[in-house]
Amino acid sequence: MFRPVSPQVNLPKVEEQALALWRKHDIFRKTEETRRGGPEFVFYEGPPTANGKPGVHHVLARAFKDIFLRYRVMRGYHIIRRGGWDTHGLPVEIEVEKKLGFTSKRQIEAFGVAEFNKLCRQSVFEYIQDWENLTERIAYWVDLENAYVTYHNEYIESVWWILKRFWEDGLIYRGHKVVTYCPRCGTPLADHEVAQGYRETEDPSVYVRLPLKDEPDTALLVWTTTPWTLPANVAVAAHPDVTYVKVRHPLPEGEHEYLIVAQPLLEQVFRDEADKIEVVAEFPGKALKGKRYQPLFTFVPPEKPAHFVVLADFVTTEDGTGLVHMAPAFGADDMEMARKYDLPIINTVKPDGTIVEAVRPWAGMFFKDADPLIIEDLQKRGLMFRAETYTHTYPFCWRCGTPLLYYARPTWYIRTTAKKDRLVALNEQINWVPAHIKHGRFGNWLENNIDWALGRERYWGTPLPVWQCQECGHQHAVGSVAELSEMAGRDLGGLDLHRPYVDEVTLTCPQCGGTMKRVPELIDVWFDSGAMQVAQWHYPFENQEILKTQHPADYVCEAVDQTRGWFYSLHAISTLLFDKPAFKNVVCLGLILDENGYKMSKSRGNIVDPWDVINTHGADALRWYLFTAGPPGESKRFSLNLVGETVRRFSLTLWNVYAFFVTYANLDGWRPRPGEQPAYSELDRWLRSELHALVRDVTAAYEAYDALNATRPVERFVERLSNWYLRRSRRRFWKSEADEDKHAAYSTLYEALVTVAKLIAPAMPFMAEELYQNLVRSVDEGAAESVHLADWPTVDEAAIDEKLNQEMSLVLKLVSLGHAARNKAGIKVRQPLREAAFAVGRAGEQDVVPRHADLLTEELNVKQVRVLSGQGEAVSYSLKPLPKQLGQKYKGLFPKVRQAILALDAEEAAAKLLAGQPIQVEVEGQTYAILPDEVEVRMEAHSGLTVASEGAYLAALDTEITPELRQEGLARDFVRWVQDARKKAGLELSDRIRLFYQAPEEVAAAVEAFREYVMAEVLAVEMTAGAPPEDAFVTEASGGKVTLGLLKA
RNA sequence: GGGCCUGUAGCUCAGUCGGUUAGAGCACUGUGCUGAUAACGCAGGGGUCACUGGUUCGAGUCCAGUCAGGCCCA
Repeated sequence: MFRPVSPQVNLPKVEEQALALWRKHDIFRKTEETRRGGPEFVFYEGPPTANGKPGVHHVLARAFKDIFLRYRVMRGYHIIRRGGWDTHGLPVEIEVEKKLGFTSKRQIEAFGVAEFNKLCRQSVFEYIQDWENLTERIAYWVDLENAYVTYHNEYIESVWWILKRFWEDGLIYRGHKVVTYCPRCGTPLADHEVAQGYRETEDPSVYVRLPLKDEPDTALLVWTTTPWTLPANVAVAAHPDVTYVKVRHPLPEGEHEYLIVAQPLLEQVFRDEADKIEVVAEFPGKALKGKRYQPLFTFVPPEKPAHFVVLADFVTTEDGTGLVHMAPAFGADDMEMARKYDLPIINTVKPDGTIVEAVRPWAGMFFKDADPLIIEDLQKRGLMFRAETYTHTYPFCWRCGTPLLYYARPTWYIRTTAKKDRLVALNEQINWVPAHIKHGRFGNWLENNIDWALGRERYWGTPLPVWQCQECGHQHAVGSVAELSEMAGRDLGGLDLHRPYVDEVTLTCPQCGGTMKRVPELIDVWFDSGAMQVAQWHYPFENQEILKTQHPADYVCEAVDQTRGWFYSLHAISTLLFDKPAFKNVVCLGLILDENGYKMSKSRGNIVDPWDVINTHGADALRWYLFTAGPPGESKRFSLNLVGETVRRFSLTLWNVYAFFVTYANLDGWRPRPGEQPAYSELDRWLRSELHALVRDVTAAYEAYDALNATRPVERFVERLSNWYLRRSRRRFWKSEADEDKHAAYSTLYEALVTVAKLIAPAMPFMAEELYQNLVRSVDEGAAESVHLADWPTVDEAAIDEKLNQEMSLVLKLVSLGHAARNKAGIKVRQPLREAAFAVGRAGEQDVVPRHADLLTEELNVKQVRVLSGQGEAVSYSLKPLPKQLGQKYKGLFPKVRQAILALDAEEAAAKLLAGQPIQVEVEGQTYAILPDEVEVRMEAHSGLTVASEGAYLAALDTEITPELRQEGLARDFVRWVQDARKKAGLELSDRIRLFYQAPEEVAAAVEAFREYVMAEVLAVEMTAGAPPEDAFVTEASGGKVTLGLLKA
């Protein structure tokens, strides 16, 4: 016996049962153990930061990781699925700062770095329970017990080892660069961090006069969106080759002034005043070089010559005035100019974002808050030409939302540019899904590689292991705890490698014997996560053997926003360290959008709780939806309803086929008979052909990391299994004798269900387990304990019959036309008809009708089917030249060939073509033979016939209902009423009955005429015309005209 | 401003090497069927294949440009 299955199902409950089974039998651990010795498949888990609850987008990534790993296990691969946690960095610090109510680094230092970091360490695991619960519930199998943790000393030590290698290769340097800097967090941000924070924002847009020293009443007009940088101005840049003009601009009260701007921007600058101005001079930008102007502010006196015009190619005439204000402390281009022209660097903003003391009126203000006051000041002094606002995108801190500052600071870099060629070359070895990322987003990023800004001036992170001598300035990178101990002259094995403890370790300078102290910086957290490929194994201090088999990864998968995050940090570190790619295959997932098409993110607060979906529809449906919703790389909108559709369309369809099978197999006491070749019917052969073609295609999709084509075709198959195979096979299961045909039907359906269970196991692990346990384990003690420990199904190539598959699609089309014709005629399917005749447009397809006559007659409830013969039938013919075949053959001649074919006598040509013979056409004096498969023959019914047609296909019904047919129809109606009554009476499927009926004369006559048929259909051992006995279940049918009485026999 | 992606029915998506009548599911309406089904069959309404131009005998498909959206970078 199979465990009985109800068609009514609570899928989340079924899933809980599977979870319990996995837990009880430790199935996950066994997926690793039982495959030991198999080929190795290497997977890297991109460590999430567990500083918030996981959302649907996390489920997406975890589902896509899991699906290919489960598939590989079933293929016999051994996989170490080690989890990992990203635990360092600003995200963690900011959570703690929020709790403590801190807003600046000074508060952290006053609070104490040791205590602060202790809180950071604790907060990292605050949400870990949520992650673990969700991970288990969505069936993402990953080893969280032995997960790597980026804050562990061993992990940090490995990171140090990498950094020392880079140091020794001369890849780490301290440079002065204008960085994107968060004044609130007090640290520069890496480019990939900056990238996450671009927002549309409104800024001032000001046009300012800079009066020339040597030309009275004349001023340079500059444009800026950052008035706060004006006190740091040291020069103005003009493009050497752009044409500039000096214009006379009228002022109120009859006065006027002269302004200099770029000629192409003239109208844009003066707008409605354009007709009032007068160009008095025109000259190239070069001519402006060296012209001195009066500084706007004099708070900070420059220590070098300043306030004159310089020339630069980066000046554009897209917007502004063509004259660019230069503040080297606050812009990369500006800093470049400062170097070139030896300009002074005036820094008017402190690292905490406040204005320096020297700028007295606004000292201590947050830099951006000074904008309106500076504008006001310039207006009062008549230096403001125009002040308005301007909407553009500007970077904000991705964590705290503070506007970022372009700010000149010393910091540490990794010279990735030195290995740019290798970064690009090794990318060629990586298989990207979707493919365009390889040379698109990722490839372009590598081509335009800039050095990796490594340093972070923060507290909770991996310390940069560089010590500097206080005496001679010598720098040394430490690559292990042992080295640290040795240089410190004491055993530091128990030292917490975090700040502040590591900062307290002083070393002896190998050059001068002086005292060395660690530099204050931490490293970028992206370096932490990118280092997991070696640091998760505490390599090279341990596990040197393991690393040989665990690098590079066969597969990684994250959302597309990781292209410049984790994917890059993995790739860059592996390239610099091993000159090898870090991963061979990578799936980049699109973003999950909310119902309104917005990105789901914590900062937006529009995260859909995955638990809602799981509790309503189950994790399988959620997973299946994510796999089938569209190409993985594209963003998808997400809602509860879309997942619900998956349940109705696929899960329940499959479930009901399963429930049907179990119900009837139990009634018949059926068991699979392994090794025996059943007497398959044509329909069985077709289903097996489709099934094995499915196995073939799905397998290929899994091999190609194509989740979409690993899942969607299964839906299509199950749909056909349910709505064609089962529908047409039902009677085979119902019939009472247990013959070979019945066995073949069971065998076929069983094979289909078991195979589907395995095919969906990677994607829908719970449903697959339920089917497998009940269908396989219950009858085969020796079978693998779980579907996830079972072997992947093999393709029986011999079972695949592509011709049969095509024929069956044609049968389905003809059936559909037959139903349509019935619909037109208004004759219900239960009423048998004498004949259906079909037209098929191509010679080769004609024999489909006789070959599948059984299916067609049963489905359409007709006594016979045939092909329309043509001559003498009530149809006319037309020819449709097929452009695909003829166009490719005749190219430019096609239109004329087409005309020639259409000009032929259709009757005559059709007869030849349907007989498989070519026809001749003449075009431009040449004769061409047109082959039968180059023309479609269409038949149209003359009026009066009940037909339905589509393209070359047509179904015609003989709608005459003879008395015999009518009687048979009534008998079938009667059967239907009795079945309904059985159901109402609450009888079991297999219960035999004694049947009593009272019906009008015509019905009674039909029932008696088909007495044997009726009794067999309704499982009646006795059928009596007359009043039912007292104790019978009595009901009425046919609007009260028929009374039925049932007694369980 | 640059790079990448997307634009097909009310919604979610297919659409092969370019082939002349562009499909499916959901939703809606009608109708039929049902002792597996939360179903299913059939029919109907619903399309400027974002737009413009080009290549071609033929363009949803290829090319160029434009527009809109998304992501990434300036």
